[in-house]
Amino acid sequence: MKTPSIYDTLTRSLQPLSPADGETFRFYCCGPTVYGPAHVGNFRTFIIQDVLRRVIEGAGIATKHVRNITDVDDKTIRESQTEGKSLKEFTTYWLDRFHTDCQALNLLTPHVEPSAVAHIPSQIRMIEQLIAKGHAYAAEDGSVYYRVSSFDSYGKLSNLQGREITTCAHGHGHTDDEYDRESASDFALWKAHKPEDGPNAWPSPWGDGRPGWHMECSAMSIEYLGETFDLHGGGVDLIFPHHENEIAQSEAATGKPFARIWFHSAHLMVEGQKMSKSLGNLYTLDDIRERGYDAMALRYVMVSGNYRQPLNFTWDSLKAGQSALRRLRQFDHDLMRLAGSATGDADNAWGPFEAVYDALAENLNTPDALGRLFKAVHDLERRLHTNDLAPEEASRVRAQLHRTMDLFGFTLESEPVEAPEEVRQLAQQRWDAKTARDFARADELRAKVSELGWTIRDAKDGFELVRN
RNA sequence: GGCGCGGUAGCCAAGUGGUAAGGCACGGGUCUGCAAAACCUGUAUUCACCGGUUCGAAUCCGGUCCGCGCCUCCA
Repeated sequence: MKTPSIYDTLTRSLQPLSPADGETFRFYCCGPTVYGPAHVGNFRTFIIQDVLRRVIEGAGIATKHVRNITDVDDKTIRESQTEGKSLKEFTTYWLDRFHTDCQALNLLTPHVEPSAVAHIPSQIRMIEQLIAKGHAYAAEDGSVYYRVSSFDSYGKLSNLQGREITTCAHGHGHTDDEYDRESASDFALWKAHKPEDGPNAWPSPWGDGRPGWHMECSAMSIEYLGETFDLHGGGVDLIFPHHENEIAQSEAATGKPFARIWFHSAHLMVEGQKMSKSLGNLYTLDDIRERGYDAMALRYVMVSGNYRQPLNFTWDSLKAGQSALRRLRQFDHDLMRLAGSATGDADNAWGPFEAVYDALAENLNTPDALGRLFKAVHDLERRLHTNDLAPEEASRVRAQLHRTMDLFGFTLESEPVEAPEEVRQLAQQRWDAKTARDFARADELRAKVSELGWTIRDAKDGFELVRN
C-alpha cells in the first residue's frame, strides 16, 4: 500500500506521513475558541484534518491526535462577562455545542482534547524557561514578551523576514501595553490582569494575569506529544503569526525541532465572498439543517475541493453534495439487497476502490479520489444491473465500499430530515386519494406539496418526503 | 510593496509533455396512474489572453489581463 504524503508548508514540498518513532503518528491541530457556534469555515479545517487522520489510519498507521480547546482569551473573557456568566459556565456551554456538531459531522474524537485554562501551570513553566534562556522578558506591568530578535530563524514558516514584519506592522490599532515592548514584533506570552478581564486572572511569578494566545499550543502539544512530533495543522491564517510564534517559543525553550510537518488548509468562501459577521454569512450546522440538508452533505462539499485551494461554499454545492451522497447510499443499498445472506471474504483490501485510497494518499487529493470512487461505482452498478455480480462478490465489495467511505468519513445512513406537519398531512391526503384512484386530486395535492418545497416519493406501500 | 493560491463545460472540479477524470444540473431512453428515485445514454476539437520551445502543451518558457487570501491574536 502506498505510503501517504502531504504538502509541508515549512519545506514547501511533499513529505511522507510516517511516524518518526516508527509506531504512532503524533499530530496536533489548533482547535476552536469556544465563544459561539462554530461556522462552516471552521468545519472545513476540522473535516480536512479528520480525513487526513483517516487516511493515515487507513494506511495501517496508529495515530495520536491532539486538538486543543481555547477557553481563555480576549473573546471568551469579553463575551462571558457580557452575558454575566462565569468563564467556565460560558465556555462549557459552547464546548458542548461544538461536540454535538462534531458528532453530526462524524468527526473522529481526538485522543486528547486539552483545555487551555486547565493547563496554565505548564504554560507558566515554559515562560520561565524562556526567560531563563534570554528569549523572553517581563515588562513593568507584569506582562511577559517574547524577544523575537533572540530567535534567528524567526519567519522561516511564513517566509517573512524580521525587517518586513516590523515595517508592515502598521495601521493596526496599537494598544497601550505595546509601549513596554523592546520591539514592535515581540509578542505577549503572559498578559497582566486588566480591569476589563473581571475575575479572570491567575497567579504567576509576574503577578496575576493570563497566558497569551500562542502559549497554550506550545505547552500542550509538547506535554502530550513530546518536544518533537510529526505534524501540526490549522487554517492558513494561522501560519502567521500563530504558528510562527509557536515555533519560536517551542524551539527556543527545548532547543529541539518542534513539529516536523506543517499542514495548512485554505479558507472557505461563502457565495464568492469572504465570510464575515457583517455580511451575515457565517453559517452554522443548524443553518444548514434548517434548509433541509444533512451534515454529511456539508462534509461532501468540504472534500469536493482541494484542501490547498480556497473553496467556495454555496447552497447549490450543498445540494449537489446531497445528491451525490444519495447515489452512494442507493448503491450501497443495491449491494446489500444482492448480497442477501451471502458473505464474501472480509479481507482488508480496498478491492475496486484501491485507486481511491491512492489519490487520498497522495497529498490528500480528495476531488481526484471522488472521481475515482464514482468511476468504480459506475462500473459496479453496470455489472450489478446486468447480473454480472455474484452475491458473494457483492458482499465483499460492500465491505470494501464501507472501508472506503470511512476514509472520507461518510456515513451512508441518511440523517432523517423531518417535514413540517402541514406538508406531512397534505402528503398523507394525496396518498389516500391515490389509493382511492382519484388521480386528479392526488396530482393537485402533489403540486401543493411541491410548492411548499417538498417532493413526494412513492414506494410500494407508502411514501417519503424529500426536499425539492 | 512582500509572501501564497488560482483562472478547465451551465455550476463544482481532477489532470503538470502524449492528445480533456468525476460529481451536480440538463437532453434522450427503460420503468412508472402521474411524478420522483434508480439504471442506461448524450453533452468541452478545447483548457483567461498573446507569443515561444517541441513531432506533440491545459500541462514547459516569456509576457499580459483578471480573481482571492495572509502580512500581529481570524480555521
